[in-house]
Amino acid sequence: MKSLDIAEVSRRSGLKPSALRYYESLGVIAADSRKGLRRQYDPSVLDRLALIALGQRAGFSLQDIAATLGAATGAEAEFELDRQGISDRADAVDRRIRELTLLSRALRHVAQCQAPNHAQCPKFRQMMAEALTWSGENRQKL
Amino acid sequence: MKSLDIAEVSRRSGLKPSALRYYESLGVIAADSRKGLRRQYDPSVLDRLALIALGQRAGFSLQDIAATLGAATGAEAEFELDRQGISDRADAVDRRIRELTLLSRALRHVAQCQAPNHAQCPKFRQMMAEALTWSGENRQKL
DNA sequence: TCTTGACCTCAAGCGAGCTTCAATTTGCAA
DNA sequence: TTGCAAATTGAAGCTCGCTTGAGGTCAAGA
Repeated sequence: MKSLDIAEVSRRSGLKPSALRYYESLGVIAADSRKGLRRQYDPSVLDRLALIALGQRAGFSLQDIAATLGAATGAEAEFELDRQGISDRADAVDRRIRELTLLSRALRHVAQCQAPNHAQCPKFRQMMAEALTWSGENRQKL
Repeated sequence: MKSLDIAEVSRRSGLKPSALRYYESLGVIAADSRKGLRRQYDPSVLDRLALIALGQRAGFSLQDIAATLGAATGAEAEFELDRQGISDRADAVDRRIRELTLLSRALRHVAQCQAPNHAQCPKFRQMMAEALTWSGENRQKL
């Protein structure tokens, strides 16, 4: 089982070494061991990083991710993940999708509507109301 | 034409006065006039603020918004908006929606898959690849 | 007229997610 | 064994979107 040095992990993940160290400081990843001072990573860290990127793109903070991904043991890739938490997150993503769908329609309308003043266009007003009500109600997460 | 003071705009928009002043410093809104030192707003600023909130929820920065919404004149609500820009934004939102859709599916899979190690699950690997390729290609905006 | 409280400005601070810098240590090739 | 490229640490800096605080001004009601 070859371990990877930080440069290799950086190269393969596309993250700068500084970011990897930052992640470690937050407990979202961990080095397997050290060779002298230098971090040695288990290859599984790459999967974990992919999962982290996934979470970030989904709009979750590194703190959130650390929590739902479980402690960074650095050990043999045994993610003990919080399934309930993750599916709650998926629900949040779905809500976000619905919101963005409304927003997209509103934007397209604004781009195309010829009303001299948008504020007056009833169609726009209604979409706006929907979209904003929405984000008001779902201010909690995402 | 009654003009509104900052407290009124704050009350009606839900934004703190400090936020309104901050917006003004970025040129995203403008006060109509001053009564002494105090800002007086045309009621149309509320529509503009709603539009701004819309843009923010869609994921655009205040800079972006200032640009596509046009200069804040403070005048009689004649938004001169960049229609092409806005429809580009809508495209970006749509791409984001497609990405989030993949992410949601990936998250739900992770939450439910019983493979001892996610990294090994082929279904997951594939979704991951899709999702990440995606965000890689669309790193530009949103 | 005086008082008061809302408003003003400018500067600094905050949290997230990193990067950069400076000073130091060290693994590895020659 | 030497020497250097690359790693380490800790602190500070940066962008975004605001908030907070200090110190000052002023419109309006008693």
